[in-house]
Amino acid sequence: MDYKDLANLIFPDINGIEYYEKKYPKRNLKEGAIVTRVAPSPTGNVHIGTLYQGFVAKKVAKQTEGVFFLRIEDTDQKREVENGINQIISAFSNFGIVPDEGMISETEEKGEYGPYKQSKRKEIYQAYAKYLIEQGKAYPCFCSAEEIEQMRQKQEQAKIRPGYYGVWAKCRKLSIEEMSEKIKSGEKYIIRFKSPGREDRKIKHHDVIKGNVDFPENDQDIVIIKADGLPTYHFAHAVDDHLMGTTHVIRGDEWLSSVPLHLQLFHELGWKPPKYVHIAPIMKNDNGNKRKLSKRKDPEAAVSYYAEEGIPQEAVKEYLLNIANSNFENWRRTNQDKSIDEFELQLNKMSVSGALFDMVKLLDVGKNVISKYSSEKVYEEAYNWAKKYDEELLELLQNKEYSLKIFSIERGNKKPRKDIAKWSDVKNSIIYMFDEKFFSKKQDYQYQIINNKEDISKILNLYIEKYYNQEDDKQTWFDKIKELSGELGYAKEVKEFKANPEKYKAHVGDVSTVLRVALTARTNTPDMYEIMRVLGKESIKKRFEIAKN
RNA sequence: GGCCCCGUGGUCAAGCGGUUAAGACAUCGCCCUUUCACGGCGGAGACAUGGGUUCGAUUCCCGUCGGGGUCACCA
Repeated sequence: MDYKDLANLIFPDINGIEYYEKKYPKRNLKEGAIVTRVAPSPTGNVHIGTLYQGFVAKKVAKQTEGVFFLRIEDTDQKREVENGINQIISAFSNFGIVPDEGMISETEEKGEYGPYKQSKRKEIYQAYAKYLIEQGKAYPCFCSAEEIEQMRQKQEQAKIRPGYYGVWAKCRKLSIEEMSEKIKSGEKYIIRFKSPGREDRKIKHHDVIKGNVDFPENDQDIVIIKADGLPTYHFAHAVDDHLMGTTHVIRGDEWLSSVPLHLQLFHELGWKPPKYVHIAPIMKNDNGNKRKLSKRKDPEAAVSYYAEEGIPQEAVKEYLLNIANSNFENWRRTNQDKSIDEFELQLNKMSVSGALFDMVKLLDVGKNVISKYSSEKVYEEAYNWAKKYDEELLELLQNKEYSLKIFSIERGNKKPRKDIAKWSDVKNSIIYMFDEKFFSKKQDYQYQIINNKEDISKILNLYIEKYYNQEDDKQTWFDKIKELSGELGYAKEVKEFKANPEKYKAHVGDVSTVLRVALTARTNTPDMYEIMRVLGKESIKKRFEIAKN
């Protein structure tokens, strides 16, 4: 009996690897084209880090006219979540990240290198496992979970490196006959890789981001096929990325330490390994300590959070790009109106250590992004957001024409307002402009310098009866407020007032404040001239009436 | 604990042996101004630490300290 017989005994009905090698030929791409992928597990709410990786992966593929695909890593059925694949797909597509190949729904996919769902690739992995067994490079292991656990405890007590290797790799030493005996008698087993590595030897590795990293060789006989017949991550990675023609494996740097294993797997399988691009995770400050953004503890770790808050996907992408390549900010400043697609991302310029997530900065990016939008675009985005997350806002936005007027206030000029950072800010910034909302609630008028009822009434009455004219241009409009101020004994110029404070009760600015507060019940608003024009005389009049009481 | 990675202002970060150590966000002050925002100007604020190497180290080497990752039939 030899290895070949053993392989046949374990995997009797499995194809030879030639079949797959032929089925998935090398990709025909232009020189330098990069093939990347994002390979999440369908375990529920998508993590911002996964989005980050996918975004980077898609961008570099696109930059080189390569391919970006989505592979679903569902080899751990225990962790699987219903509708997990759809969640991933929509999380990406909400950010405009659409794969060239891969899963496009829970069950459908596109592309020539599939299946793109690992649970559907079982026979493929088994074919390669069989191949390794034939070569004497893998073997069945009959150790039970309990035995392995006991072994680990022994190792820990003896303070030696834990794991299944060297003298501890019991089943490795079984003869082929012993193995087949056990199999035939129905003993349970899994398949382990027979590592040719030695811990006292070093390997050199060049990571695209981390640079040169030396490791001890891997000497662990890791599991490649689990009891359920599905592969472990390591084995699936090697098989899939080889067959799918991935040139650059972009993944979180928690994988860095398994590079020796992966390289070894590629080597023993006779394949050229891909380039590895280990991205530092996005971190969070937790009581002075850094830790990875956690889905359980940090709402902002979930991609869905950004949609809920109404942070524009463009802002999130720009922020991420900022973390990825810090020269993006400079590029953005000199290329104000260009699409981020035109920015060339360089993998080797990515930071080696994890950045702390900075919501303040993200929101600042959001402000800038939104400030460049037209009022139509603001309306449309706010409307779409409100449809899902804010009924009251949606109700306001039903009046499109009027909403558009509000959004046009101080927008479209060279110095646009920047007071909306996310769509959830919109309601508060416009609600007082709607009569039905404004009048339906008792407003709290915080008058400032001029705060006596009589003075206020005088100002409001005189203004609406004598001065206000909807047709006035801005200069005339303001000149009239000055005149009104003069008429009632207030200084017409602030400077004048400051020079002779004893001569006046207050100044034109204070008068304006009275108008502003009466009009909006706020002390801070956008340009009052524009507000009045949008509101119209009737509304102004009514607002004044209420404000007087 | 072993192995690996990292350490420039509060945060993100330029920097590749000689720099007044960029820039952005945040912060403070001033200006603009009828409020706020915008914008403009300015301020404060950093090379973790100890040894080397060198004429010269933020940059190179070693130690220390600090942070992170990893050591599964999870990915």
